[in-house]
Amino acid sequence: MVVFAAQGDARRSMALLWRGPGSPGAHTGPGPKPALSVDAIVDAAIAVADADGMAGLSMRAVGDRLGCTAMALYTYVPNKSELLDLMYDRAHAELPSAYELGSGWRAAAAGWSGDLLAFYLCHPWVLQVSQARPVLGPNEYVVLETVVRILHGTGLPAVMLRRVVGTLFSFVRGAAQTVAETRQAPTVTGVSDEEWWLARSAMLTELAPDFTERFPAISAMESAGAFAPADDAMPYLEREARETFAAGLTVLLDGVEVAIAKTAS
Amino acid sequence: MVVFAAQGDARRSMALLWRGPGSPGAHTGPGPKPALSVDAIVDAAIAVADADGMAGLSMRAVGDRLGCTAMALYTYVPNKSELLDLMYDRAHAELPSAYELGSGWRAAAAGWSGDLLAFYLCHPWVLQVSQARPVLGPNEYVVLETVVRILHGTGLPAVMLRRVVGTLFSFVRGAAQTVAETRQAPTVTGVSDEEWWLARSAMLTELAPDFTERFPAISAMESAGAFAPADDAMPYLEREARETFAAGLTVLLDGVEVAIAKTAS
DNA sequence: CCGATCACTTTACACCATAAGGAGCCAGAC
DNA sequence: GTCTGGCTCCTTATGGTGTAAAGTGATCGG
Repeated sequence: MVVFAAQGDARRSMALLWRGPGSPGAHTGPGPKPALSVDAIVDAAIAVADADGMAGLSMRAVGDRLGCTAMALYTYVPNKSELLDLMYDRAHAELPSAYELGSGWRAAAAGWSGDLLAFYLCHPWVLQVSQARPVLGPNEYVVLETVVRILHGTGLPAVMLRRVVGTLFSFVRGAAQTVAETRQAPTVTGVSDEEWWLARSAMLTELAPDFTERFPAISAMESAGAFAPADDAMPYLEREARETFAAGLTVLLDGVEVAIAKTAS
Repeated sequence: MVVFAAQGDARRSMALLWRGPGSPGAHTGPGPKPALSVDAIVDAAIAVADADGMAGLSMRAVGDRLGCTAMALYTYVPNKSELLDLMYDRAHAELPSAYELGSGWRAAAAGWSGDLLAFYLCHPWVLQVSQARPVLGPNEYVVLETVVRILHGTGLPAVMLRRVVGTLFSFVRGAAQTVAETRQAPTVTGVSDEEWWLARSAMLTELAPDFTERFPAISAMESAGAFAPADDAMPYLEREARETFAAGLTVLLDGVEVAIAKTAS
């Protein structure tokens, strides 16, 4: 019975996430005392992922950081995927959960979105964890509770509120991904992204001399100054992505206001 | 000189993408005639990725599909990362590039967004290709050209137009990711996501009996009917994600209209 | 017809997750 | 106090990955 087995797995993983019975370091039985703990492993794994990214997160690397072998971890965590779930939830505990609603929902929503973006940029690996199971652990519920509370006073009907929340998440995640990958690229290739960008442009005009005819709208936008070069310390692509985030958030929240107005009428 | 080496690599990869000199099957020299081609390899790789996802995309798998070893591919493609870039660009050729603007920019933008969503759902692996380098190949430029042309008539200033485009991409990508991962999860675990959802809910009330007190806003939203159960054939999570996309797109485009109105005044 | 040059193969290496089995420790049973 | 069974942690092994290195054989220019 595959279903029962899967449900059994689901039970254990939920117990791990919510620290239900069977997971903490009770350990009354025989055998050597555990030298590790799920918490320690999750912390170490987050440290590894923060430092070396998702690509550097291997069971060996986590074990090395804790002074044990990779296999020792499997006593505490059933497999790497479960460990990822635990990391995902634990990381979300960093997010603020209280927002001042005195200045209105919009300021709070903007603040929350900005904090979420910052969080994703602080732990970019979070963006690579599957989002299929929307919410699983207690800290993820806290995040959801926080944003729902912010939007609760808008008077939006429940279904619409849920969709607005989903849209906000989609947008922030998308923007964060762009910034995060923008940041990652130069370190990988060893070329600053300004150089990279310039080199690409030069090659483009060489490889596609008919660029202006083939892509008139892009060319028009370009000559209208849409792609102004960097003028400060921040890398070009990152600044672009950040401004897109700020402008996009304004657009999105304007749209939410329209939805609220529609509801009221 | 790392920089020059990297630029050399960049040159070759751009040449591959834009089919510049040096890449096609000219082959005038000695040696056996090439049995494969870059195009054939890219096609095979896309077929593998469509069928088995990014996880199933290995050089060996692509080689098997073409009746050769994995190493044979390295004669045509420098490495897997380049192959991914080529796949990414080639796939984007499927997207429509002409939209009727007679009914206004909004209808066209909604149609384009829907087509982009459908494209991502048809090739979910595209979402896992790094987005750091925003546009590289000719087909990606066609996609950009298409959406810029749609929004060109709105009168938005160039910089704002670029940001709106970025926001649209962020949003559609985020929504597509949710739907795609939602689809993927049940096949992996072997449990339908409705069962899965129900099992989780049951366990939640068991593991967190104080749920209502800890998460009042979520509970209120829930009891207000935000999480209505599935009533048709479509899986619950997927339907939810699709409705979030539709509603979010409306909100977003409402926000764009506000931005246009601000520009006009 | 010969030898340089290419496509392609085999082999090898380092890494990955994790299954399997073994070594040592230690609370409780006697 | 000794035994024992359960526990943690280790070593080893398996089948996967990308790709470097070297070998094989076909093909063309000379």
